[in-house]
Amino acid sequence: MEGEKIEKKPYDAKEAEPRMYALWEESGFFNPDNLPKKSGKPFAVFLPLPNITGNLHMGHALNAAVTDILIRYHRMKGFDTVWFPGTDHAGIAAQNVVEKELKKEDTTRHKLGREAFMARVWEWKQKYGDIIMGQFKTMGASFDISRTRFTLDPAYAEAVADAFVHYHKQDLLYRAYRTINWCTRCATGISDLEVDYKEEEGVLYYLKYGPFTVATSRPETKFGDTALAVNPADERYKKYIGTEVEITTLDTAEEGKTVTVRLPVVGDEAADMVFGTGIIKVTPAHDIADFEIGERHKLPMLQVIDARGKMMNAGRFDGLKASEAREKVVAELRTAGLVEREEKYTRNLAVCSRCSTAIEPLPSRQWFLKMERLAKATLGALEKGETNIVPQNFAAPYKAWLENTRDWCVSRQLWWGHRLPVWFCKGNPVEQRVFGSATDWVERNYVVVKEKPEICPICRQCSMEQTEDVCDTWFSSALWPFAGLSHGDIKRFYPSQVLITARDIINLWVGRMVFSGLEFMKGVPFKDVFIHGTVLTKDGKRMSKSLGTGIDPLTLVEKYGADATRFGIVWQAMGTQDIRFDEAAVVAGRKFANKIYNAARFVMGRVGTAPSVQIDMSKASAADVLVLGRADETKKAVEAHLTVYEFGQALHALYDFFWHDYCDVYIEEAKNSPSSETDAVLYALLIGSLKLLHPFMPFVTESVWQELPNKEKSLLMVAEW
RNA sequence: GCGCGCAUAGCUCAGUGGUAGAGCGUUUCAUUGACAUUGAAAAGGUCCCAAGUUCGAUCCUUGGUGCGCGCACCA
Repeated sequence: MEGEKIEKKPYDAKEAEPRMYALWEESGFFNPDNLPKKSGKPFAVFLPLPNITGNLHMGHALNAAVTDILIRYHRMKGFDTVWFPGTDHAGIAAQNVVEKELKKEDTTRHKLGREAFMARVWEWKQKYGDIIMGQFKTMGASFDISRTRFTLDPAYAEAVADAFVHYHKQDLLYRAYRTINWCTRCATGISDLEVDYKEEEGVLYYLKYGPFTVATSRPETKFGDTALAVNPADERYKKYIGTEVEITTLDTAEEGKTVTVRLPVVGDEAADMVFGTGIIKVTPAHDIADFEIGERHKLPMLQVIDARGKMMNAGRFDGLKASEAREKVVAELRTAGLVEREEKYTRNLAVCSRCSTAIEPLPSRQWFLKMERLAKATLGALEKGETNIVPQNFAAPYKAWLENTRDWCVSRQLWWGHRLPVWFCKGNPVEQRVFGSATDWVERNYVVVKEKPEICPICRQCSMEQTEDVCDTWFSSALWPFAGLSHGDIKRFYPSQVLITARDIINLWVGRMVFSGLEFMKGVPFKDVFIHGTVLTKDGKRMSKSLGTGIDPLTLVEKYGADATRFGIVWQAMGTQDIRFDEAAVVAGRKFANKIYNAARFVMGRVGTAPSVQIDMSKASAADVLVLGRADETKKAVEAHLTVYEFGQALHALYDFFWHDYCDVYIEEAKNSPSSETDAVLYALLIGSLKLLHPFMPFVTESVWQELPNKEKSLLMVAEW
């Protein structure tokens, strides 16, 4: 009311935010089925499955903020909008976390047993699954909680089993005995993409191998050598190809003695003429490249390191850890005069991406998904523009991976995950020999079917036994855009419009979702892939818990409010650039929220209880025309920026307009221009600004909207854009 | 080794083939007026270096330097 003093107070985010979220949830509008009018135009986004292993970090906060902007924007534009939330059981990662807990209690999963251990992981899941979803809500995420899925839900698990059986029927999935990446700590095989490399100072030993000298960093594997390889074009060694050479090596039975063994020499392109001496000792059982040489030349595999990383088949070295064996072997080789020289060098040590333990390549029976056809289809979708990667420069590495990828090892020797739908015959099993690989191996008879067969179709009498192996987590998360969804939702919302994610899982997850979608849904799962930046510390370091450089977004919410936190992140999210996160931007966000709140209070006080938004342009002043023009430009700029995922740019445009054009200039002038025309412009622009700002700062805008004297609809969240 | 990104104010970053911008910080002024979580103003920049294209380059090209990242079976 005129003359009445407006109470002096700053915006209280802490009070308003939970209240607004409750209002939204009560409305049910996060669920597109409840929207007042349905347009038939879908807009769907799938939340990139957060792991149940921890709390929200800045990467999640950025992802949630930009996704929520798009979701709210499209909802206001009248799309049938849905954001699918959910969590990932995160097989190896979750199992590790719980194992760490057990270690504190001085026990292990083996002591607990499978059942009890699984119960513990489920307990963990209940707790952290809820926590992480709650944290997304705190950030204002307007996802449809009624559509929450978890990758181990029964319906989801069924889809995983279906996929496995399907691939097997299609002859894309096979079991093989191969040298794979094995983590001795996690006690499971892992895929190529789960291997990290870290530089390590090592020694390159030049060992005497009969007439040759061979460079190796792993002398302890020499007992597993089954050949030597040279490049077929190498003039130095060409003449040896196809012959056998005599090698003097350590006797594994008696210390101080040497024995002579014979090794064939093969010609293989893998031998680099300029590295070392140009000769490779081929150990197919303990090196993946060597395994491949072995495949090409039908070499036998001789395993000398077991699944715990200890020596085997190596006589008196048996039971030693590989690293201990190395020292011992080198010492003895020196004594025997079999070491020509030693060279320091840095090598890329393969480590488990989950626990950083050195990978031990080992021969193991695993399930593999043939990648050739699937990768080709994925490349096709990329080339035809069915999937569009933003920014484009991430398409090149994605392509390179698809063009070169090996078959995917999808089985894991874990407990936490989807058991494979593989059933072994146990009564009177007929063993079969499997040929066609480097080694012949004995395989139990099995069938691949979703449900346990009533009676074994092989021996016709046993009750079958399910494999202990589980699926790679990424095999199940690859099905995320459709697994466990209702037919109705698939029909309406597949494919989704955009996948918003970080660059580190482009191959691990995005590529695999695309080929899964192509295989099972006959179409890509999303049209655009937007790769947002990585949130770094202010001095450009990676945020990491262990380094203590992480910032908890919830601490920021606590201090400044969720709107301010969203503002702070998005303010710095320029295009797809990495963000050196500066808390000052969150402070600016809090100030901006306060500005919105106070400008609104001023305008409401000024325009009274029955404001008009009718603007008669013929009576408009120069100031009116100017500010209305700027408003229009701003709206267009926001829309243009959002269509190309330029969130920071959009927010900067809004900030400039609202603070400077609307508040500093127009409102200040309006104080000297008490006309009803000005009132109409003031009020119309307030309404308009709240709408434009809502996707970015949903809480403060909604709470102001709730105070408007003549709000047209109950919620700003579903107001017309 | 191959590839990608970045380099602009004290800090974090926008931006443009022609006088260089924001947020935060700094300095000065303004106070019972929506907001001091404010307003007005100011200081502060060899736009990494070099060459080239151009009437004109911070922007385009090439080379270099520095930082970050991805990929790779170098035994």
